[in-house]
Amino acid sequence: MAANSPFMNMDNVNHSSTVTAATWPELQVPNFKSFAPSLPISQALVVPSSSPFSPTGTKPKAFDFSFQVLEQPPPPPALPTNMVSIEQPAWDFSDSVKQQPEFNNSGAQYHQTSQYVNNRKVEDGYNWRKYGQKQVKGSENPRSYYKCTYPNCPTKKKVERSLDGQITEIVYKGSHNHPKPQSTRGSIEEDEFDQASPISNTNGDDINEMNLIPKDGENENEGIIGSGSKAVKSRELSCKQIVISTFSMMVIDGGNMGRKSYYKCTMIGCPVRKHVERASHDLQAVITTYEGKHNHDVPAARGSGYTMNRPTSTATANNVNAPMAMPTRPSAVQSKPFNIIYTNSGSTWEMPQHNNGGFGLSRLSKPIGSYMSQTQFSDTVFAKDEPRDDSFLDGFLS
DNA sequence: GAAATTTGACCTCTC
DNA sequence: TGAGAGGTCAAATTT
Ligand SMILES: [Zn+2]
Repeated sequence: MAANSPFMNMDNVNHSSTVTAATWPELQVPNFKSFAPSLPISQALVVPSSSPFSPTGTKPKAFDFSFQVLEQPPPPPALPTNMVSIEQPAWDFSDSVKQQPEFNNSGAQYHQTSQYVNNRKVEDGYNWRKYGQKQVKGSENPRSYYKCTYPNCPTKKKVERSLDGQITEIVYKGSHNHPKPQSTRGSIEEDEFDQASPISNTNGDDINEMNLIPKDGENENEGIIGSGSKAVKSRELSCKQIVISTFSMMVIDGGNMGRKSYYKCTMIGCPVRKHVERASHDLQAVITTYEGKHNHDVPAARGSGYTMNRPTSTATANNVNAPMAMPTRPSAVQSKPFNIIYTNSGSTWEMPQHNNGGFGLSRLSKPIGSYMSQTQFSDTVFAKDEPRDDSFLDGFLS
């Protein structure tokens, strides 16, 4: 079909965003019509930010990586723009990482908290048309596929909803090649979303209009990180480009923010790093950004990983087929995670929504570091990054 | 009647 | 090479 090509191309042209959503308890996600579920932001869902699990297939792998907080380097300087795209140096995520599920650390990942304002769902401002639905293995949640209805716009998104209709994950793929359509619904959606979404810069410009186009069209944009029973991604990213969305400015506004915790995988030679900060739009939410990709296998659980948090019997209802993929899926608990991962070609942006509940993470009372140590959904050990992380980051941002 | 959704079939990719 | 899974198509159905 003709319609096919344009969408196929988008992989190389646009960025794809993956949003691992959480479920919104009371906000029944309506059946999307023209407007697919955008990025609702529920407030309180605390979830392991990126819990890349790969329940799929014959080898379910839980690969969340735990981190260890050591110190807190000063946050990188705010940038004039929200995003910066740069060539990625040379993380080698080749074969050694193959077994690792789809956790694409490549590139920057952004976590965003979805939010509801006054119980109203926050839309992303675009119109979507559903073109398919599939039952994903390892998850009882059906996945719906949406395309942007704008002519020739290659943007798509996948939405997974739990049985009770709550969105558990949203994955954006591609970027819009047009401005947001005029809203006729009179909702607060777009505006709200703009504010909350890292996809928009301070000028209100759509992220899509920014320089997110990869320099080489070879990159597959997918990289996804599921927050729930499902895992993530499926194809290795050859990311040669990293797109960094700097929330620095927004973070600064946050009052007691401005503090980020930097972590790096303690596995020798592993380039993966991540930094955690509070979301600007939701001080209670935590934004975790991963950089790099683990080049090693998931170390043996330390006894506090998923297994421990894994809900038993009932909670498991969600993942009958994916035992390993049970990062204590929030759905099993009360609140569910809502991770938003924007993946550009060659880069993945993960935006997990952290809320209270679930992992017992206290958004308010616990510093980011605590969040990490408490969650421990990963088996990979991370140590707080050293000071030079700043330069590391600066490198990206400059 | 038009547009959107549903849903089974088909295609592609990975293991 | 074949099986399984994810993604997409497109006819049928619904709104
Ligand atoms: Zn679009």
